[in-house]
Parts: sequence; C-alpha cells; structure tokens
Amino acid sequence: MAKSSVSKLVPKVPAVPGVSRRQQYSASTKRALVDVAEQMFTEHGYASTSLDSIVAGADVTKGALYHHFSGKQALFEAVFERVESDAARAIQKVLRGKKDPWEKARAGLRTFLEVVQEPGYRRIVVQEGPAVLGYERYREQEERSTYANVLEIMRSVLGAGPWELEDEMLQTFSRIFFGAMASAGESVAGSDDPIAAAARVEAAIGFMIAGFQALADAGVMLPTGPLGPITTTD
Amino acid sequence: MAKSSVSKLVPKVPAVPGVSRRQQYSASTKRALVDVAEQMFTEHGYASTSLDSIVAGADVTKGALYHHFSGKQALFEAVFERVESDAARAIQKVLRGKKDPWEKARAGLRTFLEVVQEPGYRRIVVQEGPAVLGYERYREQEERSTYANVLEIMRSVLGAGPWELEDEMLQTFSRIFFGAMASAGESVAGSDDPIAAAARVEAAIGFMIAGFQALADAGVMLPTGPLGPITTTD
DNA sequence: ACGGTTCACGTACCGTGAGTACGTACCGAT
DNA sequence: ATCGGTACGTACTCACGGTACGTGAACCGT
Repeated sequence: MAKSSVSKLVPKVPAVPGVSRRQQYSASTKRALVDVAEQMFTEHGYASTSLDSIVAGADVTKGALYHHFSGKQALFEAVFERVESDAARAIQKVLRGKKDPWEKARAGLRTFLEVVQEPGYRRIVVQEGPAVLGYERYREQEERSTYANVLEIMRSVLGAGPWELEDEMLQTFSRIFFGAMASAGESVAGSDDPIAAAARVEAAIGFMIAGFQALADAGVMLPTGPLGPITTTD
Repeated sequence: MAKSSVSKLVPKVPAVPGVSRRQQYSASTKRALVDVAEQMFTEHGYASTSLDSIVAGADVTKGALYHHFSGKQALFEAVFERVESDAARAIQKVLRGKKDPWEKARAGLRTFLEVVQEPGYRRIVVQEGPAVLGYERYREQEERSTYANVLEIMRSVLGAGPWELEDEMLQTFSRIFFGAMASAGESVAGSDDPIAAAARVEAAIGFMIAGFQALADAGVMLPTGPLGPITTTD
C-alpha cells in the first residue's frame, strides 16, 4: 500500500495510537485558541480583547471557539488554569530537593517573585483573575495550585518551631503570606528597579521569618484565640 | 406636572448662599448616580451592571450620566473614590488618639478587618478595582488613602525599634502588610465564621509584630540588602 | 465498500449595551 | 425681554458576546 490517500499537508500528526485524527486536530485548534487568548489577554486585558480578534489570531471562527468553550469566560478560565498550573509547577520543582524549612521558604519566595513578574501571570492571575472569575472561583483555582505551595512552606516553617499548629491557624498564616507575596510581587513588577525591589522584599519577609525564629527561641507560644496584649518574655 | 412659578415639591434645597439652584440640582443628580452605581456595582459587579439600569435607578437618562461622567469607567472611579476615602477616613479616625505604636497597629488592623467585610469595599475596591481601573490607576488611588494609613502605622511600628529605617524598606514592609491584610480580609469575609476568622488574623499578625519586638530586643538589625542567611544571635 | 451518524467546525444572524449626536427646557446674567 | 449656556432628554449607531443552523470530513457498523 503506497501512502496515496494520506498525503494531506495539514499539520504533522504522527499517528499516535489510540488517538484519532479528529481528536488530534481538535486538540490542536483548542490549544491554538488558548495560546492566542493567553497572549491577547495578557497584552490588552480581558475586557479589551474581543473574541473576533482571538479567533482571527487562531485562524478559526467563532463556531470553533464555541464548540470548545462555553463562552468568553470559560476560555479565560482555561487560560488561567494553564498559567496558574505552570507557575505552581515551577515553584513545586524548586521546593523539591530543599529539606531545610528556611531554605525552602527562601527558595519558594524567590521563585514566586520571579513568576509574579511574568506579564501573563501578573495580569491574568493576579490582576484580572478575581474580577473575571469571581472571587469564589478564583479562590478555588488558587487553592489547589500556588496557594498549596505556600501552605506547604508555611507548614514546614511553622512546624520547625516549638508550636503545635492547628490547621486553621496554619491556613490563616498562609493566607496572610500569600496575599503579602502577591502584593509585594506586584510592587516589584511595577518598580523601575525590579531586582533591587525583589531583594528588598526578600529581605523584609526574611526578617519576618527571622522574627518567628526569635519567638521560637524565646519560647513564645503560637496564638490561638483573639489577640491579647502582646508580651515578650520579660 | 403643574409647574407653578416657584419651586414646589422638587427636592429640598434650603437656599445655600453662594450655590445656585442649578448647581444644587446638578450635584443632586450626580450624587444620585453615584449612589445607585455603588449599590449596583456592589451587588452585581461592574460588568454585569448596565448603564441603562443605573440611570433607571437614579431616575434620569444616559444624557445626564454622560454629562457628568465621561463613561462607565469614570463613574466606577467616582464610586471607587468615595468608598475608598470613606474607608480611609474610618481608619484615620481610629488612629487618631492612639499614641502607642503597637496599640495603633492593633486598632488599625481591627478597623481594616471590619471595613474589608463591607460588601461595597470588598467588591469595588479589593476585587474589581485593579481590573477595572487598571493596576496603575488603582495603585495611585490607594496610595493616598488606605495605603497611606498602613504606611503611617508601619512607620510608627518600625520606628519604635532600634532600627534606622530607610524609606524604601518602609515602603516594602507597608506593601507586604497591605497585601497581607487585603488577602486576610477577603478570607475573613468569605469565612462562615467571620468573627473567629478575624480573631485568628489579628492573632497571626499580632504574632508577627511580636516577632519584630523580639528582634528589636535581640538587637537584630533591619535588613537593607538582599537576603543573606538569617541568623539570630547565637 | 458504503451508508448513516457524529463530530468539528463555518456562516449568518440577533440582542444587548456602551457611547454619540443633537435637540430642548430652564436657569441666570444682562 | 432676550440671550447664552448649562443640564439634561431622545434617538440613534456600532461593536461584541452569544446563538441557530448548515456542512463536510472523519468514524463506525455492516
């Protein structure tokens, strides 16, 4: 059998077994849509990016788009998920291998500060994510990606102290640090000297962590209830 | 409408000297627009609120709206400014009278946690502000209101330590805490037991501030450069 | 091999809503 | 009285998200 009928010059689809040609083509255009959407959302923002321009960029039509996604928001969510999970993976990768909690924290922070400077993550996840997805969905997404990493770091950092940590308090600390890092990341990205700004953020958070250590050394307990008068051991 | 010669049952405009009737009427409809807009933006969000519904609620027409505002975004910004400055004033009010830095910090935090639970501030300022205004404008607005309060608190807290604080480091710490509080506030507002959640946040941040105190007592310097290995005095 | 079914789109259209052009009534100064 | 300008109201345009439906190629059973 000579390869007579297969001579299409559409994309190279090297005959993956178990996956039909249709499925491959389909996945291809879907990825193209997400690619173009990510680019345009990053550059012009969600509201200022029309679906017409996206489908034009992906060289398809709205019919294709609405076949794969239920609407503009769903497309955004797909982009969001990819950007977010990429970021989470990058951080995860750095965290593996580090054993010392403080080392872990430092490495994680450093990586996050790099990630948050990528224009895609900045705009899609940090700036527009909450407004476009609605805060609830936004939180759900974060919960099982980047936030999970922060949680892991906080667990290991707080676990290093002499405290027994309740889960809710751990969550609270993690939320606080997560927000702190997002905000700090924004200011770093918006700074005219991001390198110096990142260094300052690292120093500041490092300082706060050092405060934890100092409290641990001093034998101060982790708070559990409402904030009473703060007293060091004197 | 039987229009008698003089004002009959049009809004109460008690003859303020120096302000013409026209100016008063004008200001009245403008305020009505901002009022209705705030309500609707808070309830349904920016994108899901049509200008038609706003002008209907304010009992005027789009002509009036576009006379006072250059567009939807400008209207949102007016709402944003009012919500934001109200919040800043509330915090400011609490801060006055407190002299002790730690007291100031605690009171400020507590007030902020209350403010951030108001649905208007939550949605308009925290959630949709960055996306609608664009991060640059958002930041400019925050800079001279709520963030300014955080800055003041941080200055007095850090000033209480033995450190000489550079302005940039102060800014960094303030950014971090500002983001931390915003994120924490969101989680508090989204919690099913906001009171307990707020208490945990207070405790956590209080703990971190206690860490500052501990470091101050231990004579640890404020970091200035990139993060070196963190060492307590041992 | 072949008919039928399904899938992956393309095409044409609709409704909504932001923004605009322009008309107008009323206030305030002359 | 009149006259200019302010503060709107009215009627329209147009971009854009979404929908209905058509179509041809890929798959599947016989």
